[in-house]
Amino acid sequence: MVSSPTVRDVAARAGVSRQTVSNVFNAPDRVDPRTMAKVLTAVEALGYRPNRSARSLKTRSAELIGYCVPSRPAGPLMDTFLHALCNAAEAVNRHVLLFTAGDGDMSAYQNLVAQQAVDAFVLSDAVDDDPRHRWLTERKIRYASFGRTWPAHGEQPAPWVDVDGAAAIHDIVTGLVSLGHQRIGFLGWWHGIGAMQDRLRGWRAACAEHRLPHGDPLVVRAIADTMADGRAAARRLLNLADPPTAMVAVSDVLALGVCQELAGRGLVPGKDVAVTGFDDTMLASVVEPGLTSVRQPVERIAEALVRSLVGGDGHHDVRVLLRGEIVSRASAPIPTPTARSVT
Amino acid sequence: MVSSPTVRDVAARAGVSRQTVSNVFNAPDRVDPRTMAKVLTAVEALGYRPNRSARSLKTRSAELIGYCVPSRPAGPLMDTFLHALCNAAEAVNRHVLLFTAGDGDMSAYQNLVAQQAVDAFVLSDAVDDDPRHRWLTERKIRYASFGRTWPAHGEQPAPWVDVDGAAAIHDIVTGLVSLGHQRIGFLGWWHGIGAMQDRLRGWRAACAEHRLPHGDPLVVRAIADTMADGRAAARRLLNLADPPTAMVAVSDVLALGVCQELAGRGLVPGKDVAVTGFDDTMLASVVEPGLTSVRQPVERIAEALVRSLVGGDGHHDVRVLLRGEIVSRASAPIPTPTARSVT
DNA sequence: GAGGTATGTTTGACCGTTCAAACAGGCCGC
DNA sequence: GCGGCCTGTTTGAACGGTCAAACATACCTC
Repeated sequence: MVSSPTVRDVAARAGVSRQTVSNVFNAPDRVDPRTMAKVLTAVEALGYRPNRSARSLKTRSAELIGYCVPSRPAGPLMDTFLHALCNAAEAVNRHVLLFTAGDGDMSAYQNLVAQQAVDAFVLSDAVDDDPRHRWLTERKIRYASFGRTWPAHGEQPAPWVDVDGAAAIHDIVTGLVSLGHQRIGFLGWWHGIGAMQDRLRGWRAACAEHRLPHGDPLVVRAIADTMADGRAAARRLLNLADPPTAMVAVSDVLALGVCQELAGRGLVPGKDVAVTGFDDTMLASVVEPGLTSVRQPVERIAEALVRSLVGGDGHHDVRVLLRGEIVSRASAPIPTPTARSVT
Repeated sequence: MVSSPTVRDVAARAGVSRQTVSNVFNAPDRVDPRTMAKVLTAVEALGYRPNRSARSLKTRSAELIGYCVPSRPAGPLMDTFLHALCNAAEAVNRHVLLFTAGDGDMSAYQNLVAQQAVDAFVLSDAVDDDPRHRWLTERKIRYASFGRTWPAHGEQPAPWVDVDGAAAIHDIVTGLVSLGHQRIGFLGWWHGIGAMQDRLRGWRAACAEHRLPHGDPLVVRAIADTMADGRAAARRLLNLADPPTAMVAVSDVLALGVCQELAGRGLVPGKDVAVTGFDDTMLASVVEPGLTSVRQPVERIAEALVRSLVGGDGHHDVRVLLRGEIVSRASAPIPTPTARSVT
């Protein structure tokens, strides 16, 4: 691996000064077209690329965005999100730096900032009253979060990008109504991760709007996000005196549990009882007969996150709510209301 | 965000010179214990951390390892692998830089090297006669690969770490035999990704060893890695004149297809017909009644990869074969031969 | 033709660290 | 008491860029 050419090598070859070469990359409008051409051919010939460390040192920006890879559950859409995040970052000449951190331990964040190894962070899997948000905000460190943090008390300064779960579930309910359903159950989780509350709100609003029942017996909560708990929850709904004909689950895994319980009773999802999930994970496309779910627009999310981070330090206070896309499959063949997305 | 302290600030506070502070971090044995103590308290008081760009610039090493996040399928164990990779990297004071690249397009790799943004690459999802390996080898760029590349002709210089698929499948077959199975089918993919051939080899060897049939009719191949194709393949096996009582699938998804076909015929996996998968994805634990699968030891893999990259540029030619761990579940309750792992 | 402005290009200094070489002093042997 | 060696510590000089200001030209205006 021979040593790479430097800005001086290029300058010498093109018969200009160092700075002009630098300008070609950083202020192309300030350089004469003919000079530009000369420099570019020299760049091409030598295969020159500005040294990243040197540039970072002088400009005091690492051009890296830190992302802490979640340790435990690792939501199933993480890999597609990471891909989207990389793409978005590269579109603005940045890269993603991965790191790990113990639960609630911010020292890794601290180190990266102190070393000036990253310019900003992207968070995901925000939980209620997320301590990371507070920590970063207090220190005025740049970040953006995929997912709102739902504060315990009082509004919190929080730059976030999120999917409008309430609206997505609202649309699903409306779709189910158009299929003729009159009793629609909701399967949530026990402890209100904010996202769940949000989706529940969508269900309530839509049911109310269509004058459908939306009282307690139609809402069941799973302890954990597992098929077994989903199945148990479905059992409770199906055992009601007047059981629902459709079930809206807060995750694909829960929905799969529902399908299992239906199969156990000789019922067919989408025919006898409609079922929907959330996140459009591999599970949704893989299961028979295909599970209607909500796809999060990861590309747009990633773009919005990155955009909010690179914007010349103006508005630290971005709030972007995007619309999820309903992926209709046989488990609930609802008409898709041409998914739009709102910025 | 106030400007971070530099080596000079620490030096001034501790009453020593810049270089001594530097030595505390880079050559602790060359500094007097009492001086060391003074410097460390100053470091502590100021929260000093060496600036990464400056260090990289001088030492000509970015301390970053590049990993190209796969665009299309994104194998289901990628997220756990990434986590393990980060951990392993951080253990030696390195970090992982993520990037994307079009299929077969090496320009992203080229840029990162030219910019000196990374010191080395980690590859995954190696395919037969992988072009990335050749490209990197030709340019003497450091890398290590998760997964062997199976050369088209002739041995290839390839630093890899891999799981011994042949041995894992061999163990599974032996376990099935101990459960009394005498006819064991194999579900592979059509085009021999090397890993598949490897596993098939394990099946053949084990069957031969136990004097079981291992001829063509017992081997079926799916076009794609989908449940539908798995189901179709299972159908072919079950329709044989003398159908197998156990089926070894090359992936969890295919195995799930098998389960589906069994359910369709009123058969119970693990009771009427044994089924096993590979990779121990979420699918395996989520499906009823639980799918026996092979867990890849991602932590060890990641450690081995990183270790091979940071070793003071000695042996570029690492080959590490690790043993997979059989996770026994109800679909094939085979006795687990206390999973050992070999380095 | 002097002064002002716009356009391109160049020069010196500096970003924060580490390397290489110089330096100071204590201890040894002769 | 002088040269050699060992242990710590310090000083200058990079590493490869970019910023800020100086420097040329040319073009315009009065």
